Amino acid sequence: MVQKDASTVTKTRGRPRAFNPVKALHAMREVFWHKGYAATSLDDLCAAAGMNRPSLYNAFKEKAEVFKAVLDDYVAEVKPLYEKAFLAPVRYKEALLLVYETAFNIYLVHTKGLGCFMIGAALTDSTRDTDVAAMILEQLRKMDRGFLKLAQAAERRGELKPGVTPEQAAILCASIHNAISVRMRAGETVDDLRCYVKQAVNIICA
Amino acid sequence: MVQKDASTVTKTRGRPRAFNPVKALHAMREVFWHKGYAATSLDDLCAAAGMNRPSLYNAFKEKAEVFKAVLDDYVAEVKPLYEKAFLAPVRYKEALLLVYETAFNIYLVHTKGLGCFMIGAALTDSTRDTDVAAMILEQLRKMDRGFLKLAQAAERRGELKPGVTPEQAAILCASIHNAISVRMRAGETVDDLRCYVKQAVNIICA
DNA sequence: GTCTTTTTGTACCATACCGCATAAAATCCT
DNA sequence: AGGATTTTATGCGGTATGGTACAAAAAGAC
Repeated sequence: MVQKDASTVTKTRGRPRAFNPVKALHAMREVFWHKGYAATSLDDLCAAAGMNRPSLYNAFKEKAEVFKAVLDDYVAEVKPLYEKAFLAPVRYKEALLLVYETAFNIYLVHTKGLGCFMIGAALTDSTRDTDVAAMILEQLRKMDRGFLKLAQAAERRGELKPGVTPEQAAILCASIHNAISVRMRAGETVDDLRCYVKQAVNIICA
Repeated sequence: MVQKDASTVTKTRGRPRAFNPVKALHAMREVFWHKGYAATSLDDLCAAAGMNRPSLYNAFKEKAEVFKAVLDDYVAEVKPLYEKAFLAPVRYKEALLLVYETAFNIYLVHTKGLGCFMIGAALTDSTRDTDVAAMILEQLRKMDRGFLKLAQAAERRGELKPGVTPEQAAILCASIHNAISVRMRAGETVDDLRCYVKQAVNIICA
């Protein structure tokens, strides 16, 4: 399904696919991101991906599977971006601002702030599909752990405000991350959110 | 539209309504809350409200209007609950925990955690209807102001941790509030979220 | 009682949508 | 070249959906 990799292509037998699986997933992601799962029809997806329904049914088997594939693809694309920010060799404060700037970049889709794909488009449907709920929760936990490790490193370097534990700092950071996603989709501007972030960061580091 | 009040009923002329407008709104709210706007059909709404489509079209004129009415009703119902918590004559820390406990109570629909109606069900559709986006943003701002006033009062009473400004405290509180809504819908348990909240609160008050 | 007003209930329409059946097209294998 | 295999393209069919028309019903006004 969806063909593993373009580089390790194993001389398939039948007619070659006319669409690029990666491009198709990205195009469908945008539709889901804008309209949400339920409001997106298969025709919307086909039009965006530049393929027709039988092809879509051949690659994925149903709408729910497309959505999960899109979600997986989103996570796979976003993960290294966050990791890069988390592992940047800068001070705690700068690292945090870098993480949030990464988020802003991801959340801006064609200059329109749509927030995190999971929170803006998938969260509503977590009640319909337990897989979706599990995927969201897993990613939230991963971000939580990322923020925690960052805070622990900061504590070792003495960059945490006295009286603030790494656990507390991590919770604050993760909450801010959730909040900016919500607010960006609701229409808050990036500039306003940057101020928001700066204020919050100042609580936990000097 | 939707008849002002059952108590101030002004002897209407035609055939009386067979449904209770308030009960209907609440029933429809739950459907929207569970399934989201797009996944909810007019038949779903009619079934929940115990009315048929022409009656629904008579009361509201279209699906989008029903949703806005439900959103208004939700806000109207929730507002005094939060206000009560915000105005409770207790210390800052207890007041905050009270606000979050209020949120937990609201977010639990039939023992199922659905999070805030606006974030869980309406946020996705803020891209479809600018009115919805505006309503969400307005409510977010109101909560922000509530948290800010609470923090300012706490500062005057010396209940804020030294070095933390009321603005910073308010941002943290509001973010936590957003985050628990997201996480509750994603499946996090209330118990886990209570710990989450406690940790966060300890950052800004002793 | 009769008229007016408003809601109700049934039925209907046009459209959108999902899913698939079928045949043609494009490639590989021998 | 011929057969095998997989994808593409067109299009069909059943259903769900949003929205409405129309007549009957239930109340007040006179």
